[in-house]
Amino acid sequence: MVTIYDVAKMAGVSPATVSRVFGGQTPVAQAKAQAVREAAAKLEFQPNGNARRLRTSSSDIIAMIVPDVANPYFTEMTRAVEDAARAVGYSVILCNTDDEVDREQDYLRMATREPVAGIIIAPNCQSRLSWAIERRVPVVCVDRRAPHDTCDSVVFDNFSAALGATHMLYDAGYERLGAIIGPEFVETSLPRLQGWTQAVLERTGSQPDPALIKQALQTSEAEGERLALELLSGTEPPDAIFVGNNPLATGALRVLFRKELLPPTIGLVSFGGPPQALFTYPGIIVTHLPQREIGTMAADMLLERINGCTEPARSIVLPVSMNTPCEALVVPVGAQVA
Amino acid sequence: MVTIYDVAKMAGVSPATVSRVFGGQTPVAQAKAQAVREAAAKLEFQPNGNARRLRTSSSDIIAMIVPDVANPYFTEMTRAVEDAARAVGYSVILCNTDDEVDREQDYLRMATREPVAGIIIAPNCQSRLSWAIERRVPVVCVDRRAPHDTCDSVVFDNFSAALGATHMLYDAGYERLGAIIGPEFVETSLPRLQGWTQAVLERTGSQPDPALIKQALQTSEAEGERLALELLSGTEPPDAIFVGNNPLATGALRVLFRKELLPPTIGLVSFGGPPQALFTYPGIIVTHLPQREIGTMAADMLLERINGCTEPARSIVLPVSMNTPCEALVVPVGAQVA
DNA sequence: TTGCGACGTCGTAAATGGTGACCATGCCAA
DNA sequence: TTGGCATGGTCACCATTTACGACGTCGCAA
Repeated sequence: MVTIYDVAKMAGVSPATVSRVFGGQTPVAQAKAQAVREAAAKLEFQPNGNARRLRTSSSDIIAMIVPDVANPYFTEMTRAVEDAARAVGYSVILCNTDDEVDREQDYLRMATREPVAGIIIAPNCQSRLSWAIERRVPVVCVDRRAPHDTCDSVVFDNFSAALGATHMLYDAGYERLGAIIGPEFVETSLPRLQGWTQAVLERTGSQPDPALIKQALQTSEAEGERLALELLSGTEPPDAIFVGNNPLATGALRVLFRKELLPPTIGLVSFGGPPQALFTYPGIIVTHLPQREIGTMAADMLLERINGCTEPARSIVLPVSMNTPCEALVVPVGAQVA
Repeated sequence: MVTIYDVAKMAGVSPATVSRVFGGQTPVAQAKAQAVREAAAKLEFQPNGNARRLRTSSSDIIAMIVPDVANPYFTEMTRAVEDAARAVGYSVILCNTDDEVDREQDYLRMATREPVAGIIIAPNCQSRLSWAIERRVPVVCVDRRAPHDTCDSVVFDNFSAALGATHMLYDAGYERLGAIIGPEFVETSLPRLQGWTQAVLERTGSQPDPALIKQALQTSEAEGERLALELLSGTEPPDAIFVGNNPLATGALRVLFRKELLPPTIGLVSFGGPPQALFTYPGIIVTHLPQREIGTMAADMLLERINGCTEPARSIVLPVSMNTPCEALVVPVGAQVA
């Protein structure tokens, strides 16, 4: 391994000068700086990140803690964070929790041990972010707010988005709407349910039938299947379903498919959708959520904190654009199940 | 920051003993170990990763360098790598290159500077992996082989998969097949074209019309649109198109959509597909590629290298399962464009 | 001309937190 | 007594940053 000592020797200066040339704080005479740079280039010197970080007790790594990168919603957000981080020389460590609190805790511990410069996390309601916060590691929450608003967060207006999407189902002609919503421990589940409820209220004039509301115990395709089956096997099944997130919607679609009840036979809202969705259609409504914007904004806010911003916790609520609110995968009745 | 010295003082032992309790190599007497653990717990001590890594010049970070995590093919692969890494206490740094060699070089430099324990990379043909290899950082290539087979790689059989998928288009009744293939600098483009060519040869008895083959200059949806337009505006346009990768296929679909030539009017193979694809249908064929398996296997191989394996470079070619070779998004003609 | 302070530059050495080779101690069995 | 082993302390080391001080030069005033 080639160190600053090797470079210093070749350039005929002290190691401190080499450090100064690369650190760039204190001034170095032109000639010496040039000699150092030439020597470094010749030796293909790369400063050792561990030594540098140990000495300065700083870091240029951001931990991105999400339930699952394979969920396109979080994939895009992660990509946006990485773009913003790279632009200022930071790297991103990827952490998948599957919404398990223990995994999340492990990652938070890792983040302080590593240590990282900051954390972007989609927490759930049982998260204990205090571990990181007490250790003065900046934290920004995305998609969901921090349990007690103890740190910055970037979310969008779930209530309004759910309200709007549900109205679209009514606009498409459906009348008896069911809802499959995310688990209790995910903060966004409630406002989405409330948005749906409000729309039902506005359109039917009465409270929704409780039999038409199913809350998931976890976020998975299997759970989506289970709840869709429950909904459809009721005595008065719905003619359209609002599904509170991506994986649940995929599971629900699978059930509709098997039962040959595909949209537009039964309407479906998938709240948050894969970027591969290309087409509008009244049958499946895939809402367009501001994942990228959340990621970019969260990264910017985190970098501000890393650079010493000490404002009290900020909470950003992004609007959901309703002019292109939906895109849809369109599936004809009767196609074969894979 | 609480250090081993603090713990040592509280536990009444030397710092070395604290280190040993956590390192776990040399034995420590029960009583002392207990005291150390209690002190550490009370102080909420976390060993400083930078100091540890500096001293041992080891690392527990893997760099995952892919063109774009937002491409579902690489998303799933990345998730698989993270799962395998986490299982043995490693973390994954995420790097998106957009297939730009400069970005890739930056990341490779970062990987040696950081330094990371190993690299998993989807290289392109201009990649200079030697930078890492010369510095003895283990590298495993995924999806594509290393330019000169200088390191381990995990790929799948692109020729056979393309051959099989193309046959499926003929089986579905299409007769004049076009091809949109990935850029020259991506190693998989050629075997996929060859598989397609071979299938055309087998089914028509003659070489394909060169006018029906379009090679992309980059991997993007816009490029897919451009080439699909070119193909369809020829004098004898194809009645089905084989598209060599995900983003190109999405672009091509968009064009078919605008022209109201959606499958099954015109057939389409999307080579590698979003996991959200649920349904089979002869119109759009989305091949099922072993992304997860590639990720898992690459992580395992990399960990072997990190643990000192010195076998010559190995190249794994995974089979593509042809019993469930295809899944499809199904899109009826005439739906609205988003 | 000389003296002196300011300034720009650069080297020395002391951290930074943890590891591990080496060594000292004490105990037990041969 | 001696040899071996389990245990645990000391200290050098990892690569870098940075406080501190030294050195040379220059300008300005005495």
